[in-house]
Formats: sequence, C-alpha cells, structure tokens
Amino acid sequence: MLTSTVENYLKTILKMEDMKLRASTSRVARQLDVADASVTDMLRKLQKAGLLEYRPYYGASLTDRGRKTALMILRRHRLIEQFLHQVLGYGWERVHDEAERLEHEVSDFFIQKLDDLLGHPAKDPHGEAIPDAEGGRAEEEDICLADARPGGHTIHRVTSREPEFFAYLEREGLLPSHTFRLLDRVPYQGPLKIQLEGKKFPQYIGLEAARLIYVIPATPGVMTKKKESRVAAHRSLRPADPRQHVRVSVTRRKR
Amino acid sequence: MLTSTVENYLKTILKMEDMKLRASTSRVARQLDVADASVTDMLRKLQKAGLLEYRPYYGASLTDRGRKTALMILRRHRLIEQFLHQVLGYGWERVHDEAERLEHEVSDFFIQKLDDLLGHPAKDPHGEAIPDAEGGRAEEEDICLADARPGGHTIHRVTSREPEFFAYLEREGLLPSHTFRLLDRVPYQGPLKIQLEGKKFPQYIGLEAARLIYVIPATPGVMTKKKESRVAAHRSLRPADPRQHVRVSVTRRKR
DNA sequence: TAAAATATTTAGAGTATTCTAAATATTATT
DNA sequence: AATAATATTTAGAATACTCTAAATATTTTA
Repeated sequence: MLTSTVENYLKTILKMEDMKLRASTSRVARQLDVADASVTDMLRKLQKAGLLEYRPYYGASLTDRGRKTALMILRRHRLIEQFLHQVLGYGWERVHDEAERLEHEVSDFFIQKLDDLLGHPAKDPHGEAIPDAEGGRAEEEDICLADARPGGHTIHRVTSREPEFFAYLEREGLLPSHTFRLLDRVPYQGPLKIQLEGKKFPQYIGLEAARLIYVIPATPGVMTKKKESRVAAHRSLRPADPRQHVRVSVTRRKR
Repeated sequence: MLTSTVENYLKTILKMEDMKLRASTSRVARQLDVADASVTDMLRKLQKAGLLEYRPYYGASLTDRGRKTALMILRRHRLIEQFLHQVLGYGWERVHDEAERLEHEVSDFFIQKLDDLLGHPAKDPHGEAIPDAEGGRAEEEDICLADARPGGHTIHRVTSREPEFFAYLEREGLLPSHTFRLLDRVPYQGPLKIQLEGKKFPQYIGLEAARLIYVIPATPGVMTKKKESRVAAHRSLRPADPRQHVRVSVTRRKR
C-alpha cells in the first residue's frame, strides 16, 4: 500500500502529463508546495519502486504501472467528489478538499459500492471525466474557452479548484451545462463578450478566467448522435443550482 | 489538528476508562500493538498537550478536553459505520476496519451532513450508542450475557470486532434485536443454554462468546415506556439480514 | 562562447513515530 | 524483608518525509 504522500506525487505528475507539461522537479515542487530537494529524493524513490522513470536534471514520466496507479487515485477522487455533491449535498466548491483527504483512505470495496450507489457516473461535479475501474478515460473533446471561436457553446468543464473562482462563476451563471453565445473577442488579450442563454444582456469575461473554462462548441446543423449524447450527459451537471440537486431518500422497508 | 496516531491513543484510553480499566502503559501498548516504550513517549507528549494526565508507572487518564476529543472520534467512527451499513450496504463485519481509517480524515462538515442523511441515528450497526455532537451519550442499560439471569432477553450490543465472531453470530442467529430465553447456565464456567424466539431447538453458547454479547432483560409485566422505546429503537439493527437492509434511491428530479 | 541566471542535486539535519535492549521501579512470593 | 517476577522507563537508533544551504548542472543572455 502506498502512502498518501506518494499518491499525491503520482497524481500531480499525471496531471502534468495530461497537460503535456514536463514533470520537472521544480514544477512538481511548486504544485505540491514542498522544496525542490524533497522532490528529487521522492522521484528517485518512486523510480526505484517502478512507478516512474526519473532522469536527473530533466524530471519524471510515469511508467504504465505508475499511470494506472495514478488513474485509480483520480477515479477515487472524482467518485468521492460526485458522492459528496450528489448524496451529501456539498456545494461544488467544497468537494475538492474533502475528496483530497478521503481518496487516500477508502478501500476498493468502498469505491465499488460508491460507484454502484451513484449509478456509475461519467463525470464529477466540475465536469471532469471519472476514469473507469480499468483506468480507461473517454478523451475530452471540449476546447478551452480562451481559444473558442464566436458562436454557440455549452460549458463543459471547469479546471480551477479555487472556491473564490466558483463563487464568481455562480454569480455570472457560468456553470457546467449552461449554454451561451460567444459574440466577440476584444483584441490584445482583452475580455470575451458572451450572451448567456436566458439572460437579457451580454456580459464580459476576462481571458484569465476563460482559460479555466472548457466548452463544447455547438455544431450548427450537423450534430452527430455521439455529440448529442455527450452534451446530454452533462445536463445533470449543474452544480450549486438547488433545483438540480439530487434527492436521496434513506428509508427502511416495512417489516 | 491531531494526527490519526494521536486520535487512536485517545480512543483506546477512552475505551479503557469506559470499561473501568486502568489505562496502563502495557495495556495501551497491547491494544494498539506497539511497544511499551512507544506508549511511554506518547503519553508524556499527550500530557504536555493537555489531553490527558500521565503518572509514571501508573498510566493515563483523560482530561475533560481529551475525553471530549475522544468522544468526537467515537462519534465519527460510529456514524461512518452506520453510513457504510445503511447506505453502502456493507455487512456489519466489514464496517469497523473502513471506519477506522476514515474517522481520521472526514471533516466536521462531512459528519454533520452524514448525520442528517442518516436521520440522526442513535446506534451503530453493532448496537453501540453514537455520541451526540456535544459528546453526550445515553448510558447503556444493557447487561453482559455472561452475567444474565434465566428469562427473556433481547440482544442489544456486540462488543467484538472480529469478522469470524460475526460470522459465528450470524450462523447462530444471535444478532442485535433478536430475542431469546436463557434457560440454564451450566456450572463451572460451562456454556449457556438458550432458546431463540422462532427456533425449534435450544442451543448452547460458550461463556467466552457470552462475554462479548450484551442484552436487555425482558422485564415481565412492568415495562416502562422508556424501556419500550429503547428496545424499539433497536428493531432497526439487524445486521446482515438482507430484508433489513436499507433502500437508498439516488434519483434526479425532473426538469 | 563566456558570464549570468536559473534549475537541480547533494549534504546534513529536523519531526513524528516507531523499535530493541538495557536500566530501573513496582509488585508478588517466599 | 529479600528475592524473583513483572511493568515501566531510558537510551539510542530506524523510517518516511521534510527542510535549508551549499554545490553543481543547465539554460539564457549578451
């Protein structure tokens, strides 16, 4: 069994590989908020354990075993987030920190039961895909709002974990599954002008915020079945809208 | 925030105080499966932290603060056990080990939400009382089966945490809320002869097993309201009987 | 391409917890 | 009350992780 420290290193490196960033000593150190020297030690140790390849002065890359392990931690994390949101009624801004601790302690049996209870969800409350029990992931086909072209879009995924950012998104109505029209991009790194479905007036979002939001562009006219169902799957992902919350009833059978 | 190691020391000492046993170095060491020397160090440390009083060559006793802390851990433990049993469908023999890890990681917010979800349960799956949020506990009015007198009894609580013992109890039908008649006590530490309600033939239980089972004697004729409700509260505590399991539905509202 | 800036590693040490083995205190036995 | 048995503490060391400061390597800049 791995310590939670080790699990956090693996998760961090997986995230960097997903973002196509080199998992260098300093980047890992910054992310985990530890000293560079600590990372050097740990990477060497994890290489010895066969979880990653480590090249001095370069950084780490996960072995297949390391990646599989990291994906299982990610699965635990996101299933727990979904549970906290759907069953315990956590706001989406609170799920991350709690899951961050629990993911290292729950058993495989627990995760299996949770997965059953939740009906094998595909996404967590932020819209992130939950890896399956074999570590398989549906590849994300969304694009970053910062790179989006004018036209209709549906909010799909939010990559920040900052509660303040969630609060901002809620105030602005920028929640997963919400639909809007990108009207204009102010040049020279200026803000984006968008028109949210159901709102009277257009609004502006800064580029920094847009970088943390991923959207699925509406394909006008031709909408394949696959895309349609993908969007539909996210209908259920409106965090923090009480009407969208899940009803859980714990009832005893009569005897 | 306390480490899980510290929490386990406190929990152990609370259990000993509940059983009116001196929390001596060696007894704590045996319970936690660590060396005596480790306990000496830790007790000194916990005294410095104001969680207990430590007298060399004698042992430890909890301060009010230490007891309150230990009770909160016990509350977390038992609420989690109840959740695992009632919501995730764990058998009662599996709940202990999982709760043992999770109790150190969940937040107060989590426990509050869990308590709401479960409807503020009074007991865990073994029949043990769950302390309230202030650390208050209804004192147990059950007696040890090993000391019981002939007559009618209802099984109330099982203090073992051994999966094999649970399996034995299930085979014998000796589950919380089950009712039986103690017919006879074989002298010289011999077994107890009991007649379970609904069974054709009487059966025998060894004294060692009986020491781990607590019962509420049927008070023939005069049964106060209080006692009645206490027994009724345990009607819901038949672990491992599938018909007794809880139905949980996670359903989305229509939009 | 040499100097400056930056990134990484090495060396040595700290914390929390644990251990074993030896020393000491307490309790039980004669 | 002296001895034996048992319980407890002290001393010194191990593990997993962390740190800071110094040394070294790599990259950037001029």
